[in-house]
Amino acid sequence: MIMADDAIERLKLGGTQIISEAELRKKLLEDRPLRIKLGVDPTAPDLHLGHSVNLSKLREFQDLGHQAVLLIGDFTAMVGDPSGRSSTRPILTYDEVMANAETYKRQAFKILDRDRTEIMFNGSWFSKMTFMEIIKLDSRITLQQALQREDFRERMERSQPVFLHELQYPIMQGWDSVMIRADVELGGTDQLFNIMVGRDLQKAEGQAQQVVCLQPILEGLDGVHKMSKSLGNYVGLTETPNDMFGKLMSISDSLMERYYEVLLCSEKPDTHPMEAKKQLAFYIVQRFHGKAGAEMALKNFSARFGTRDLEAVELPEVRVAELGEEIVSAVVTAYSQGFHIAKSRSEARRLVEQGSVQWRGEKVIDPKSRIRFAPGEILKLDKTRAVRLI
RNA sequence: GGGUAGGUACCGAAGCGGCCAAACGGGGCAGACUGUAAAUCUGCUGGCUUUAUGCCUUCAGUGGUUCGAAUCCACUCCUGCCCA
Repeated sequence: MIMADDAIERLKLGGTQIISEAELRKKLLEDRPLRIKLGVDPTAPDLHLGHSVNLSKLREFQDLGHQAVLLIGDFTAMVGDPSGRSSTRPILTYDEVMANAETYKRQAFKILDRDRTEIMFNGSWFSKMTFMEIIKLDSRITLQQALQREDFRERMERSQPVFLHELQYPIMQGWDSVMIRADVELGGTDQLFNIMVGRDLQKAEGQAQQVVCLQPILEGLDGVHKMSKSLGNYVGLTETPNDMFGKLMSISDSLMERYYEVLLCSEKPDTHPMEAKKQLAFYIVQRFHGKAGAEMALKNFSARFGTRDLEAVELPEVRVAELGEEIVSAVVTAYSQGFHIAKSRSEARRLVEQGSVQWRGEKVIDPKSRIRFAPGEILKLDKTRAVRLI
C-alpha cells in the first residue's frame, strides 16, 4: 500500500495528472506489470523535448516494473489527418511509415528501456476491419460526445471545416486501447478526450478501464506555441550538445521555470537567472549526451558568449576554396555547409547590408566586397553563428 | 440539389484594369542594448542581376478579353453560411 502511494507520488511529478489516482492505486496493488500505452504518430520522425515528456514518464513506469506499449499509428498516418488548422498533413506510404517508425524507435530508446517495451502497429487490426465492424464501433459514440472536443467546437465557432473522418480518430485511438488491453494510457493534456473514449470502449467490451495519465504540453522555444518541428521551435533529441545548449540558453526566463518543472521535475534554483538557465541546459544535455557532452557544451558556450573568445570555440569548418571571394556567395555557402540552412542570395545580401556578417572582427557591409579568405580565420555570419575556414 | 459569401505572400487582411512583388497588422530575420532573457528602438521580409521607375515567378486552377489582369469574362476545383 505504501509502495503504491510512493509510486503515485513519483508519477505525479512534473505536472502529471492522473485520473484517477484511486484506480491507479488499485491496479498497482494487483502486483503485476501493467500495460502502459503511448500512442505515437509516425508522420514526423524527428523527436524533440516535447516528445520526451511522455517518453520519460513512460520510462518511470518501466522503472517501476511495468510494460511499455508503444502504439505506432501507421494506419492513421496512411489515411492522413487534416485536423488542426488548414495544414493538410501528408499522406504517407507504407514504406515511409515503416522507415519513420524505425527512426522513431531509435530515438525513443534513448529514453526507454528496450527490454520492457512492446511495439504494436494499429494497422494490424484496422486494415482488417469490415465496414460492419466499423459501423458498430461508431454506434458507441454520439455526435454530441464527439463535439465535446474543444478543437472541434472551436473550429465550428470559427466557421472552419471539421471533416467527418476527423471524428473517427478518437474512436480509432480508443479502439487501440481495447486491442492493447491498456491499463494506463499516457498522453498530453490535449488527449483527455481521446483517452476517455478508450475507457468507454473498453467498458463496452467488458475490459477493465485504462487509467488516464496526462502530461503537460511543452511549450516550444518561443514560449507560446507547443513545441513542434513544423514551427521550428524545438530542441531535437539527436541534436549536438552545442546546439541543444545554445537553444536552451535562448529561452525566456519565464519559460525556463516551466522547463524546470516539466522536463526536470524540479524547481528553478534561486540563483541568477542566467546561472539557473545554464544548469537547466546542462542537465538536459547531460541526459542525452552524458556528462562529458554537457561539460563540453557549457565550456563552448562560456567561451563564446562569456569571454567572447571565438578562437576557443568549436565551430563548423568550411574550406576556403568553396567560398570564393565574393562575400554574398561566401555567406550562402557558409550557411549551407556549416549549418545546413539554405539562404538565397537576396537574403544573404540583406544580412550583409544589415551588418550581420563579420570578417576578422570587422563588419562587412558592402555586398560587393571581395575578400581573400584565408584558412584559420573566422567568418561570423550573425550573432550566434560563425564558421572556421580551413 | 437551390441560394449566397469567399479562396491574395508564413498567417490574418486590403487591393477590384496600368503608379502591384501587392497597403496594413501579426509572425519571422538582422542590427543596437543585454544575461544568446524580457522590454524597447531601427532596418529587412518572392527570386535573380549590371541595385535599375531592370528582369523572372507569384494573388485557387484552366482558358479568354485587352497594348496591359490579383483586378473583367467563361468553365473547373475547394470552403463557409442559409434553405432542402
